[in-house]
Amino acid sequence: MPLFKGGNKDAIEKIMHDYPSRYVHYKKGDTIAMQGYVCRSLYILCEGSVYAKMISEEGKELTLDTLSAPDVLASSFIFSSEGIFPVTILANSDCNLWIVNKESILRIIEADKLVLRNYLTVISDHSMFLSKRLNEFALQTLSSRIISYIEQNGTIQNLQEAAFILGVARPSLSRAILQLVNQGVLKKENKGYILV
Amino acid sequence: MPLFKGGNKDAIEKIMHDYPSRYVHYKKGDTIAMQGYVCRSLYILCEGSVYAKMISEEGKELTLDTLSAPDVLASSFIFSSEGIFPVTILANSDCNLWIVNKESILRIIEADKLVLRNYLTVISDHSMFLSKRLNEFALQTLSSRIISYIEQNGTIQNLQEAAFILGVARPSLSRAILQLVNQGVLKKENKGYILV
DNA sequence: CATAATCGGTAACAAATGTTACACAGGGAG
DNA sequence: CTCCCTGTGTAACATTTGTTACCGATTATG
Repeated sequence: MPLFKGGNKDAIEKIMHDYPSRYVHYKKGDTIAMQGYVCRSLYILCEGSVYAKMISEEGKELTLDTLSAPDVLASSFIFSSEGIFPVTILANSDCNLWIVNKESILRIIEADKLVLRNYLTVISDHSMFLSKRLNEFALQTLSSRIISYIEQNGTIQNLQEAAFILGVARPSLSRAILQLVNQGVLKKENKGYILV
Repeated sequence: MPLFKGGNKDAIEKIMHDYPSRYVHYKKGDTIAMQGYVCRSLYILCEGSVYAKMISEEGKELTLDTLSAPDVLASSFIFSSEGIFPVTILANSDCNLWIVNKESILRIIEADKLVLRNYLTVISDHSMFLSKRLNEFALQTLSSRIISYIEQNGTIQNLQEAAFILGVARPSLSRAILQLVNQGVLKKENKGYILV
């Protein structure tokens, strides 16, 4: 678990025992947290993978991110002034989460300087991730976003899923990919597309 | 200064004296930090106001945010794994900044639990801000974004500036505003537009 | 094997936004 | 006052993306 890397194991376990926390199992497709609801705990993903989805008032939706164990969810939601989930978190597979009260996390990072540094890195990387996504959506063309996507994932295998992540309609994505193939930027390989 | 609110003044001042930091003046229009460059320090805005601008590879740009003293800049950039400015920061007016080394900030938040909590709130609120902006760009129509803008600022006075913040071309903004006025959602008042 | 379900390709059209260009109004500087 | 600068309104057209619909391929399922 990167968050606790280098931390004092005994001290962390003691705090975990002294303060409320729970270990929860979710089945594939379950809703782990709902956009708009209060966030009081840190969600430590121990097994499985989840994805975060954002929905607008008009009902349009976007898959923000997919996270796999070991990772930490809601690190920046619990300490924000509002304390509200800006996304809905869904189980991508069966998974196990350790749900830890905000106060417990505070005790741990107050007590352990290494965990504090790790936590600051986790929360800051989350900000940087959002900055990059914002850059993509606000400033880049669909073609650029497709290329970024493939650079990150190596390939586009599932067009529908990618369309959700890229925030466009599937036929629009299909059309844009066709153009990139014609331009010689992408090529088809097996069931997916890769950079030439 | 919200960051140090409730903190132990003497302890903070001692650390500030013991560790490197500098107090810098910038003139209106000066570049305070450049997108893509390494970020090693926290920028505490003591006087004046600044704005953060994001530029894509194609040269398209977007004004992300305007911040006024007292506030903190780059709170989440210094602790990220990359440690790179995702935006360019420019002086919106003459301003004074206190530039504090990353290590100094770490000492302070390690030493003072209240400042630690404040810092977590600052950094988390920045994440939430980015989430909202992302929601706007990825999911909302221009009309919705215009209304959000007016709800936040009370009015649109400067169409050019607003076009940069909303990430659209000025004539597009002008046209969209005209439609909202015709729909009875907005009305002209003095030099600007407000919600009806 | 037959069938249904899912996914991808594509076409036609609609809607939104960008681009370019030009005219006009107001304010400041000479 | 006149000139220049900045910001605005707006029109015409180009480009991008959304929407809807239909077809074909593959795969799971009985």
